[in-house]
Amino acid sequence: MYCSCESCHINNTFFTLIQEAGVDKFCHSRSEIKIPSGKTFINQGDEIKSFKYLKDGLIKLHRLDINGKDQIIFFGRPLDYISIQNTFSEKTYNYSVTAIENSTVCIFDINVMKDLIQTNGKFAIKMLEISSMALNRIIDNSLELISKTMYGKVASLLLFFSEKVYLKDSFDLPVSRKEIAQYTGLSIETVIRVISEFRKDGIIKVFGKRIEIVNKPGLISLNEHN
Amino acid sequence: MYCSCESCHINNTFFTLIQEAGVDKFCHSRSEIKIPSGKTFINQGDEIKSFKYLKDGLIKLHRLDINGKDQIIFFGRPLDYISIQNTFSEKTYNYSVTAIENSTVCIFDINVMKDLIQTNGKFAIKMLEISSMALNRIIDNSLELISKTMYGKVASLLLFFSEKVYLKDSFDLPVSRKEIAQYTGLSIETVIRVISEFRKDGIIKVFGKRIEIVNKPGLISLNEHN
DNA sequence: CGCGGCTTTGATGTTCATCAAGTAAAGTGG
DNA sequence: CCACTTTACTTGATGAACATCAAAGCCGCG
Repeated sequence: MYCSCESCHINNTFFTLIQEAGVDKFCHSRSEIKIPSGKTFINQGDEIKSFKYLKDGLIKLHRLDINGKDQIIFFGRPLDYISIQNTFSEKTYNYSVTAIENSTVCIFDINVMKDLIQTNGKFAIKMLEISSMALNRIIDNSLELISKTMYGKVASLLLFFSEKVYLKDSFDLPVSRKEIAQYTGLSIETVIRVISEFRKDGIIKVFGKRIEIVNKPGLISLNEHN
Repeated sequence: MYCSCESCHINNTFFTLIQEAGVDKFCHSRSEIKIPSGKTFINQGDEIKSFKYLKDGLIKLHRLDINGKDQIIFFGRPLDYISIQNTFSEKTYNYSVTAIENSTVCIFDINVMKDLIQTNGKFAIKMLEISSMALNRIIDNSLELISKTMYGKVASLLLFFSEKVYLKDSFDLPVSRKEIAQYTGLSIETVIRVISEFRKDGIIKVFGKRIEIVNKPGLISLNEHN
């Protein structure tokens, strides 16, 4: 199996910290899979056997709540460490992961990973940094969603896709109205009405899945003050 | 400075993983402070110079949002690692920490801590476990607060104090109605009305700060289905 | 073609925030 | 110690934010 790590844009994070012998072992335990959009590749309850990160694409982490309703925890972009949440504290996943765009996932043997953390101090610190950042992001999301109105919640997610995922003002929304509802905690109808209001107010243009942000300052203002 | 680590109930977590030479260095960098209830001992924006954990007492992590409103992130119990969130990813705290009961905080030099992580593999894994658990807890809280009605939110917090903090059905509420509002995202008046309804419905008894859970199954049911 | 899922809109009712006003409790200065 | 201010708590009235129910159009798919 050829190790194509050099071509991976996550090089900086991982491989600058691993020296000769380590790289061999690490690369040998590595594999890569393509996940088509819509496919759930980790199921809530699955045993954790590997450490995964998203090389390319877009995913959602989601979970069934006590009443059987599916809730979206967050959307993962490239460089997000899909497994970080409980790779080190649980034996099974307590959430599912589904691709919402065609994605590429890198997979490492969990024991090789743990071994590396134990023997490479800098690598261990790096992993803690990554874990801390994930925690910060969840906290930000959580406080944001609890304090905002429906306008702020939807504005926030549109800005996330525009500024953090596609880096454009015009993009195809990778999620359904239902998924926006599952993420924001709003009802589907409310999400539709908000999007519709944004459209009527000239904040955005909508053509099915296609979103074009026309008045970005307006959207940012809605995000910050609603 | 005498190292009284043996008497600390967190021994298991930390010191079983550190061998001779390490303990000396670690203990030498350790200190302990008493924090009176109500005192803010970490301010949003402060430089992170040490690693702290709560030995005894009760604290709240909180943050000012963009509009100047104080939001409570979570309540920390003994053994919670106050600093975990961003000790390893940020230079300054992005939240404040305030004691809501008389508390004892253990303080370690951050560099000694990082050194220990780099040189002691098992310790590094342990820290990652702790970080993962913190992340899981925040995710649980977040999903809970976004999907519940006012009844479920307040019920959930009452049960937290009863089952996770005081281990009794009768206890003095360590937070004001305002703080419950800041944590749940509800208005103060709504919090009061919910507590008042619980009282009228015979779920709890209220004498000022004193709460007595009378109908626990009822409260649990409210927590799960509202 | 017809079925199921996604989307949209309207009508209606519930959940919740805001405003106003008042009481209790707790600190502050004389 | 008492008057004084401030802060916490409480209740009611009102309106805004949001969910739910119902109905209909759209679209992909077997």
